[in-house]
Amino acid sequence: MHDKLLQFQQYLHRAGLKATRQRELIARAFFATTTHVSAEGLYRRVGGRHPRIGLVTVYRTLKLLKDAGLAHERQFGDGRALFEHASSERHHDHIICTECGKITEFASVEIEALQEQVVRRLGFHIQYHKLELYGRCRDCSAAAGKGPGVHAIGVG
Amino acid sequence: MHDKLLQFQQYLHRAGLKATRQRELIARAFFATTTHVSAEGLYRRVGGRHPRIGLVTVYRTLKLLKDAGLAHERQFGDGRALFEHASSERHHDHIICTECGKITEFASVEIEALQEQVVRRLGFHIQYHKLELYGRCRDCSAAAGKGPGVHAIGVG
DNA sequence: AAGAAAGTGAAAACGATTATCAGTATCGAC
DNA sequence: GTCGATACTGATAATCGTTTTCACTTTCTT
Ligand SMILES: [Mn+2]
Ligand SMILES: [Mn+2]
Ligand SMILES: [Zn+2]
Ligand SMILES: [Zn+2]
Repeated sequence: MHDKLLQFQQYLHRAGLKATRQRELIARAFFATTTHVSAEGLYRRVGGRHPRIGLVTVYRTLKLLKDAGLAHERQFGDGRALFEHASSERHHDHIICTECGKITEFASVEIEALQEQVVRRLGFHIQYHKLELYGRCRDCSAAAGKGPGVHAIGVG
Repeated sequence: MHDKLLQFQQYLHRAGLKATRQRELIARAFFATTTHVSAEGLYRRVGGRHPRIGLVTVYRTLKLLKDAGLAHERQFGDGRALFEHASSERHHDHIICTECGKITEFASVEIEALQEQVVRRLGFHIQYHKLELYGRCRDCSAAAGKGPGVHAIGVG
């Protein structure tokens, strides 16, 4: 639980940055998430806290968390970034329900291997990739044709 | 060459829309491209033409081209949309050079088949997907360590 | 305690895209 | 061809997520 916060603070120290109350609160809120969260969503989660934390500081802290290697930023289709924990998690890709917005994670070593092959064949030296599948989840498929989906659209 | 323009105009007619000079010029410029082009890039290509065509109209016409099934919109990481021809082209994915921005296309039936498997296993009903590989292209790998890349960053 | 350096948040700036709106072009009916 | 309903255009303003600016505050080392 607290080791990630510690890691973050150690990163700050190493980089000559300061461990402020705001950063701790934001980092705690981030580490407490289990899903993909937007800057705005995280902002709302820390909203009730003591110092009136600004959305700007949430953005800045999320960037620091990325720099520290503790957060990943994802760009799904809808124009806003979503963030998720990075440390100690292995690589995965995502399936997004076009109806309810639900995000499901998966990993396929076979797909990754094939990607490597393709890339090598084309003379590229791969650094990272992004694989997103879009479709209807089981729930939304079942509810198809029965009016708009039952789940919320927003994610975080 | 001209059959795509014809298809577009037929679409406009079918949809009760009008075939304006601007739309024709923009569509011609679009069909003349061979790469992935941004709205701004297409705007520059039609810029010298007779009616002072506005960027807004380029955006609107690109949307119509999509509706007509003649253009695909791609969202790579950098916040702006790129457009490419759709008609008569089969599905493909992209490798983007992180150094020079060069975009290379590829297709892998094996990868697509595996994606299908994964999705089915998770109870999703797939609609479309996005696979982007990022890395250094051959040229940029060769030039590595010899200062900034030689190619332009911009695409269109 | 004191000062250098970094951090904060309100507000403004940004960049790509979309909406508004008053004036203009298109096109089918005549 | 003319006419008129309807769609279209482009300048401008608005949006939206994110970043910058900047005057003031906090941290942290000595
Ligand atoms: Mn994830
Ligand atoms: Mn392409
Ligand atoms: Zn769903
Ligand atoms: Zn390159």
